[in-house]
Amino acid sequence: MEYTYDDDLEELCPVCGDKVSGYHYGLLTCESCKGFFKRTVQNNKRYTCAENQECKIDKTQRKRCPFCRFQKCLNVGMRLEAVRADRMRGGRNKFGPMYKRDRALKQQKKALIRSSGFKLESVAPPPASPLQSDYGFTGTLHSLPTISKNYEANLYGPPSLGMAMQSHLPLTTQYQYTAFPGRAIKAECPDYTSSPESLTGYPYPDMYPSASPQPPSLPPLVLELLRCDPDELVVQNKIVTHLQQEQSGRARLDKPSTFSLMCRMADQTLFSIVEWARSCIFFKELRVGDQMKLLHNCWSELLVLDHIFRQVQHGQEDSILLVTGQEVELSFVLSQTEATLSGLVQRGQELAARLRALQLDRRETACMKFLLLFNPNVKLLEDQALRGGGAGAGERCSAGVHPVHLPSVPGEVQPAGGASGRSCAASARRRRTTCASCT
DNA sequence: ATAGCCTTGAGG
DNA sequence: CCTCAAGGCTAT
Repeated sequence: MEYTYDDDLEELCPVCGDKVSGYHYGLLTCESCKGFFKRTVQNNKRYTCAENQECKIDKTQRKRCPFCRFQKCLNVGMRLEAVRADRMRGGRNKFGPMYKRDRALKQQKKALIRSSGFKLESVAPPPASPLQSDYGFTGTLHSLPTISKNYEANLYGPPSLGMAMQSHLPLTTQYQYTAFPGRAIKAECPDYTSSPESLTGYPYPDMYPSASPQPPSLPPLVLELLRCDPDELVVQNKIVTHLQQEQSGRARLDKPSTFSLMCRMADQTLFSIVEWARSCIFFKELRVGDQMKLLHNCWSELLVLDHIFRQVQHGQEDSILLVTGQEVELSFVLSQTEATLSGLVQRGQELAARLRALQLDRRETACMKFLLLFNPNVKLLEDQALRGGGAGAGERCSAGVHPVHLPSVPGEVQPAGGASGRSCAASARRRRTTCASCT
């Protein structure tokens, strides 16, 4: 078992697991992957994979398949636009503030863990060094046997199972997403929501035909949905913090059962879902009564989707990633639960595996959440104007480029170039909402 | 081609 | 000034 108590530079490269040498092209990576990414982009290299385009990339094998290595670079969030087209040296780029925020966030997390993480355990003081930390105690009856390498994943007890030293893509890359709301969702969709100039004027429009075809532009509504979608790490932080505070408010020996812990996690996840809904386009314009009705109808489905999508991102079929960042072995979960729940958990894993095979991504999940929220089967909504009729759908803002869609009418999906020329201000007044792109 | 080390230079 | 992420250089 290996623990990295992340002092910034002790972190591992999300691409190959080598030692990180600093921020490069959007995130902390090692020197070699930095160089590799630079060479690839600068020299417009095209690679092919001799296998199945799913080669494992680690420190020892990273040279074997440049195709998969570059794919992974893009997947973890390395930014093409950080490679300078003019090759100017030195100075700073637009990512500077983002790196700073990320450092601050990491620092904050560390402080948080130091200040409260260890209070949960009466036995272990903060370790002097990673390898000296004592995780040998086993007195925590209710600890989850997590297998995450993340420090904060051990809030409620020591990990007791071996861990796979695979790169932990969702966790190690999420942090940058706050700064890049339109992060690399799929390799072929590097940045949908950043400023248009980051897409245009950049000399790599048709670089990677097999791996990264130029994407069609996303409808404004989808962009808006992505914008509303909370950053996973922020949610994770919030929930972890809450659970820690809750726990530190209890008697030292009063440890919650695993089941009760999971329930509290679900509670907090639900809070974050409600928070998301309340900030969601259209939804936030609704009367509270209608909001309640819609949420009442879909909260459990949203919880399930949240869980499933996390597993899709997690990418491990034999373990489950919790909202807190903890990774729990599937076998443990199944051994601890009775048949019905075990069955549900397994069904969830199967579904996640299928969606993974379909390469379900964040955009699609954001759309699904939205569709679940605005279930047209919810009856007796008060606000019929926002409930929508077919006629006004697809109106455009005055710029003529932002179709405004309402989600609640089945079969209403409009092509991006709708015919109506009504201004978004007018439609906004009528609907008591605004054009997503104009806001 | 790779990867470790070097140089550069805007911004703090 | 210093920092540190860019690009450059070069032995392997």
